[in-house]
Amino acid sequence: MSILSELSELCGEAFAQAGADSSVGNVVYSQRPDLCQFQCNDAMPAAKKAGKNPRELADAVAAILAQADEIASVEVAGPGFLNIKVTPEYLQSKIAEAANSEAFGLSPYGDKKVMIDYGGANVAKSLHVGHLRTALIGESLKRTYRLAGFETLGDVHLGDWGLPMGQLVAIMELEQPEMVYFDETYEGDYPTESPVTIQDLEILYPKASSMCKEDSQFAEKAQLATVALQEGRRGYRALWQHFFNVSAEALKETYGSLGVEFDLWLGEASVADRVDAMIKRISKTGVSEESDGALVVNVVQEDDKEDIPPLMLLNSRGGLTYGTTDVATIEERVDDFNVDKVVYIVDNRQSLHFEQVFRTSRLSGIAPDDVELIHAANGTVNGPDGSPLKTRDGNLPRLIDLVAESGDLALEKINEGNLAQDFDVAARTELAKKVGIAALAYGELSNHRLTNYSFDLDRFTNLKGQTGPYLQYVAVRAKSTQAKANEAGISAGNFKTPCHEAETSLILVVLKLQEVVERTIEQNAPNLLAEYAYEVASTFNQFYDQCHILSQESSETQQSWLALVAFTEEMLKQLCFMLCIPVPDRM
RNA sequence: GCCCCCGUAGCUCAGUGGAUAGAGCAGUGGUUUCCUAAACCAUGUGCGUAGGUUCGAUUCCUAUCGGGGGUACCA
Repeated sequence: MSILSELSELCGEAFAQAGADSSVGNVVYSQRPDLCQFQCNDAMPAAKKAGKNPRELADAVAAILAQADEIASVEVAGPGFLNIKVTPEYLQSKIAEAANSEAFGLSPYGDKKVMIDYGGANVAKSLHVGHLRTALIGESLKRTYRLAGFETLGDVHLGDWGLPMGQLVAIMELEQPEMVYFDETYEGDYPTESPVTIQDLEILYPKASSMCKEDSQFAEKAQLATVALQEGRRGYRALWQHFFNVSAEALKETYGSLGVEFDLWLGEASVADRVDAMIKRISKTGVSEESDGALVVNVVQEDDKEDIPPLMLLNSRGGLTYGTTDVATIEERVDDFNVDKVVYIVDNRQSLHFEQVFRTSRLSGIAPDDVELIHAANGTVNGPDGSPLKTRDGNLPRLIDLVAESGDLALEKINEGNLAQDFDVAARTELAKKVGIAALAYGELSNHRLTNYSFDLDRFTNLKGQTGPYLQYVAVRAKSTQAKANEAGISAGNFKTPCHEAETSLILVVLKLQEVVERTIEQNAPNLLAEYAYEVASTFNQFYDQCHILSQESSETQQSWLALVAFTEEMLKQLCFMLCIPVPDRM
């Protein structure tokens, strides 16, 4: 059990004995480390409720609590704050317990299954800076849920259906009408070789898209091609499959450069075959209706402040909208994947869309009440001037270029600082790549996901301060500390009672993991994890600075400290992993 | 018009209804016979504004100002 749970239990009993409600007594980490290690603020509200004097109640609780073996001291301060310090022996037992257990002593969440939808990538388009956010936040959350004991599934959920696909088909038909894919009388197999490369698609897509805006006749063709594709015209489907394959290959490479891997490469098209049945299912429940030639679901609720528009299942041409496929995807996730929770890592601008989709899923019974649907919205990535980040030519920077740029900049700074001098050129370049990824990952994940943060590679690649490279440095330092000690014939042993202030601080910090992971999951906010990783790293550095192992006289203390170093290193590596930061062997 | 998100130190950002609101950067000063100085230590007139709820509000509610976004046949 986590230290806070144990202390809260003790404190709750003390409140009960003092005649208050036993439901109070919640103990939290101290906000005043100068005064205490833990605090309980419940005396004030409990006294209010019971009509007692808060200080008197706090005094009574303190007197009882002080009897417990775990507690070193309890002081009452201010209007009734309970300031608690625990005994070194208790800390010793808790750190030993955590070190000897699986997953740092975390209590698992049971057998819940969560799906993280964090791709947002589209067929025929390369990833840009905005995808950096969803990729890193999603990957980070997936890894965190996994550590906490959830069964996790990460789905890239490609934008591979709908009008853009029709536009691509239409432009190819316009430019190369002789292709076999456009011959409606053709009944044989289609070529296995793709007629287009990803480079072709990246040129064709914007071309088709702008043609639709300028040429209404072509736009009409694209609409019709979209419907034909969705209705299953063979040649179109075969062509589409090539679009999908070449795109997925390119996307895997880019995501891979960040260490991001998906369990599922599904997309909007994956549910195409179940949409008809789903629409019938919704119609049967009576929540859908016809409106202006379209089939819609009215999702307005009584307590709405705004006029929320209905979700459109079918547009007036009989085409699907992305609302339809998103509802069908929920049906698939609930019925086929049996998920308990779906977390969407998608831009905040989609929040109305998800409100419509979630409401439709609830109204139609597609998503039962016990399945959680969460839109973990994220803000935009801005440039240094505060407006959305753009390249000089006005486009969004490509993700693959940013990764390369970050590595180059890291290399530059490593060279400037005369660091890693014993590395040969190739090894230093390899190191710089990892430093560059760490810089990007921490630069992204240290912001709250809703923040419209300012993207500044120069700041992210800073080798000093609260950055990804700092975390790598500390993890590597913890590792080499053990190696040096081992060389000197000292190895990790049993934890003894902490004897140094910096040691006590480090133990207190590493024991926070449970609460941090819980809060990260509750809020789907990896920045909490990022902040904690820095706290662990900087507290370790203070310990490293003040508790010199090799020159320590007591060999028991040496062994205990080394055990703490080993535990901290493991945790730092895990935290880095959850923050998508690769840890080099040395640096 | 209506709805959503954001306003915190010179800059970039954290912050769980609690005490004296924190980090990093930038600036200044200090620390190395010692496990990686990519480190450590010291150094601060700041919660957009006005009300309300509360024993207690940066946090919750209302209004208002400023910035961003959304508002059925794109995704």
